[in-house]
Amino acid sequence: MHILLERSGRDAARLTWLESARRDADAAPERSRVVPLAGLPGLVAAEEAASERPRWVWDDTRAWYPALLAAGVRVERCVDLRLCHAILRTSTLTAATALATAEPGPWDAMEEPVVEAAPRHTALFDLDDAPDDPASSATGSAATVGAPAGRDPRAEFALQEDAVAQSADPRRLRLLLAAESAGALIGVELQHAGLPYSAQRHDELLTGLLGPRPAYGRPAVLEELTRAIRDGLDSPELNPDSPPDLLKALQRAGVMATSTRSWELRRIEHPVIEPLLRYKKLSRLLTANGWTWLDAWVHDGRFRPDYVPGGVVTGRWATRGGGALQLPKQVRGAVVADPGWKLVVADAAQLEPRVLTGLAADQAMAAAGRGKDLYEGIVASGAVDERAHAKVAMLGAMYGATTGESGRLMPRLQRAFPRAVALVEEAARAGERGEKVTSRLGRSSPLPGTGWAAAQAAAFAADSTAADERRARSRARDWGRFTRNFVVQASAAEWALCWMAELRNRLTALAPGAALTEAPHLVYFLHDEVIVHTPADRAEEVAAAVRAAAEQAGRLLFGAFPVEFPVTAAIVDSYAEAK
DNA sequence: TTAACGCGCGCG
DNA sequence: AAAGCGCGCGCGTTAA
Repeated sequence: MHILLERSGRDAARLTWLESARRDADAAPERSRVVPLAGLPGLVAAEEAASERPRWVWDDTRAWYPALLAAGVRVERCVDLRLCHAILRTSTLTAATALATAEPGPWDAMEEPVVEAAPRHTALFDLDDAPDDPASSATGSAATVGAPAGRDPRAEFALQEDAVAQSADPRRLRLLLAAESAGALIGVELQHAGLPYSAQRHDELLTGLLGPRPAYGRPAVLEELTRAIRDGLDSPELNPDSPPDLLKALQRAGVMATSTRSWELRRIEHPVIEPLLRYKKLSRLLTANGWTWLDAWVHDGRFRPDYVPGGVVTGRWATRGGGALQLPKQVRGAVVADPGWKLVVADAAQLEPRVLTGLAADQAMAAAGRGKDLYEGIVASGAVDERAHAKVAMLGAMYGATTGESGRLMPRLQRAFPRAVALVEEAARAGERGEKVTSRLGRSSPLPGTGWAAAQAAAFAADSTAADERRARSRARDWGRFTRNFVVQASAAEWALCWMAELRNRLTALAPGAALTEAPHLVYFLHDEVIVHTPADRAEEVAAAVRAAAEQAGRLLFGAFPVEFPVTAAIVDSYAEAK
């Protein structure tokens, strides 16, 4: 059963019970009901308590779900029309459908509304964003909440259902849309719950490394290092934060660096290098995750980043503000479970090469990854002679490395695993021709921009120069590396979505009816890694659920093909304790 | 004064 | 060792 949820005027919502996706002219009229927004959570909760939970159809999970969660109401399933539209619009599997061939419309231009972190999200629904409020649509900021003129969710849902039904592979697309929508729910739930985070530990950590928080200026340790750098380079005024100035000072002192990148400086022998590298490391910590970051992002013992599901072309998530996907290893000791609770930190081992194994149905590579570390398995197969080589060769194959050690190892990898290598090579060739490539479940890459096509055209023109042709070839190869990686990264993102959605269901089943944050719940997601916050006595069950969900995700994507997806699941008090 | 851009580095 | 994919962010610099 689907229930469509849309705004009705300024402070009400309309629920429509959908008997079928299509709306036939001769069918009975659909039952619908208008309720004030204030009464919506109660109504949704009542539907969720029914024996058959509905699938809520709405324009945008980020516009509806935060307020429901704030009112203590969880939703099991939904259709996020905005996210699903984006997939169906560009997928090669739906290319011939009405949805994909239509002129660009209001569903193509939607931006994600900004979701305020839960504790400060006081209003149940943001009335200022009501569709008939001309002021809000004029600003263009968060005016996409609700259903602005031109966006008809009922019609869009029918169009999407048609597109899936007429697609080249309805089963896979249906799975992808369900997973994407589940991801949208999870993203909001992650922000609602927040990552357990000790501001005190973070402060202690900073103080230990940088010195006490200064009222203004650099902390003591950075101040000392600045002095050491200035002395070492005989440049008393130097600002070490200015790369051009730093580079000039280095060269004046006889250090022949061509940039100020750490990895380049590391190879140079000079007394100033050691304090300089230490300065860079600590300065990065201060600016990215220092006290300012702590004040802005950690409240009431929780770090609540704004997750953006589907925020990356490949289907990976992005975050907005807080840099949640770049939480440095340095500060992970501040991620600590509540008293009596544990963190289950789970990580899918060598996810991308295993996904490639499934995509290519490469039996040899599946065998290499069975029951052990995939890279060790590649060594055991005799293709290369040490783990580091196996890893660098695999990464090179998936990223398109041509030079260096990785490039040199490619032929050996190709001999041992011809199917896997052929799959990424074919994806690269397609990109070089300017074609789309498509993930396991049906997400397709964008087409290259107009500049790309212009460059190719210039190379084929009658009066083309050698430079034109070089440029075109280079652009073509660049795009080929993107599409090569796209098939793997996008499919891995799908695996991760399925894993998380399965895990979410299993966690809910561990404590039926419990409020989100009173039972085991997801608190963090990082591409191939999740953290569950759980009462200590349920931690073993959670770890088992994490593993079972991974197995299930593998079956959902690759059916009976015997590629394994082992996950490590560490039960710890602090994130830093996990590997 | 603000906006756009490049650099450098954190994560996968 | 530092190439080959995808990001976000803060800073300094430069253009407008």
